[in-house]
Amino acid sequence: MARQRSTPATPEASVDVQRAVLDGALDIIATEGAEAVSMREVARRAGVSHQAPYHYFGDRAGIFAAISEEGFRLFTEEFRRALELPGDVAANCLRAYVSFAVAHKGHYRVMFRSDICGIRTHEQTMNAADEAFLTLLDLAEAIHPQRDAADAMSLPVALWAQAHGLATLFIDGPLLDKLPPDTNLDGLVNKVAQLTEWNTK
Amino acid sequence: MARQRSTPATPEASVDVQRAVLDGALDIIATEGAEAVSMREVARRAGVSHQAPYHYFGDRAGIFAAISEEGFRLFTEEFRRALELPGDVAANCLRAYVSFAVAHKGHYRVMFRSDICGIRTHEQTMNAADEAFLTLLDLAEAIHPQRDAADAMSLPVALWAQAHGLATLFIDGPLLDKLPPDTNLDGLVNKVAQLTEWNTK
DNA sequence: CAAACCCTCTTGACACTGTCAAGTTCTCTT
DNA sequence: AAGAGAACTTGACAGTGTCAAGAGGGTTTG
Repeated sequence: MARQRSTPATPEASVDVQRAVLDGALDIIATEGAEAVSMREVARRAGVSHQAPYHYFGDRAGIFAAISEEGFRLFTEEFRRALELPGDVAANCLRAYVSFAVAHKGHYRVMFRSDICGIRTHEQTMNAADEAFLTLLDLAEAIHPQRDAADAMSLPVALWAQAHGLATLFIDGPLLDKLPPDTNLDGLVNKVAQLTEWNTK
Repeated sequence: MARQRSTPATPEASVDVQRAVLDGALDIIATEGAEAVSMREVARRAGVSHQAPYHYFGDRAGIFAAISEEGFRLFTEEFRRALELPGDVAANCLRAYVSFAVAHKGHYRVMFRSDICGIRTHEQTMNAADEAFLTLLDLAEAIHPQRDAADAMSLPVALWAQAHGLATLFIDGPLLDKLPPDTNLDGLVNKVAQLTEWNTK
């Protein structure tokens, strides 16, 4: 009962293995952290030999790069949707950003770990990250069009910092231990959005 | 010339080893990331056997816990100083926060990695983190005294998110690749501070 | 003053890890 | 029918974290 599929080599099966490796890694990252990911453990979970993942991802870094690429693509999609929503666009996007991080903890944790995300080493990951960054510039443009070109980055950076800070504090930081256990996180995000005013005078 | 100190066992020497292990680990974390820290490599750098670090820190997690404890203590010190400074207290503290992260990259990276920081497993680390958190509440109080008790956490969380987001984007995020290479980071922090207004109506 | 004890290490061993090298088995093309 | 290539496998190696069992000095105790 070890492994029925003793004759794979079909395209469908190969996608299965690839997906299974990523899902196994994502599960480990979300529950135990990226450090706990081992090639042999994800292979074991996918029901393949310890070398099978190398065929698709090259090495351990390749798995993380694939995960963060996928993460940036998912992020771009969800963030673009929030940009189109009616109402306060800054608050909508803040909510979307934090929701993404919480819902895709495994992806998010890799995307913003410069030592493993692969942005500098894997071109496709870099491209996906670049596209995600563009959505942020779109948000800044929506909040305050036609800003000073010499100071074009301040607002995007400020927006990004707030969202990223909130997201990482929620999923990785010691913040949750500080809040009353019955805290409504969505409500807290809304309050933070309400509390913030961007000085666009 | 391998190791002169063939007869240590003096208190001073033991402090040396302990310090050397931490410094070696901090150096690796700041340059290559926490994942690259290995017990044997820090032992090698400290010029001791591969088991010596175990004597002081128990295991690998113990090293990280000691680092984040030290980090939280250093942070509390520097942040308290910023709180006393004349001028815009919010801007001063934002600057101090980001400066700390940049200057103590190794510490900061461990302090906010929930999987390795040791806050939940090492009591002394938790205590140091708690004390650091109190300084944040003091900042919120300084900006907007006597807030609504039911909503006491919104402002601290908003402040923390902004500072933490900015700091992590600077030291770990893909932000630096997005900015023009001649960007003045201090100036950017100041602009972000200027851009932000906390709605304390 | 010697015995006991502890502090600061060391050497040795184990299972486990990432990764290189070299097959093996199937499918698809020519 | 033959060859190529994709999708794996088994095997080996150095490096890793950590347990176990010391060794040698300093200090305390009988």
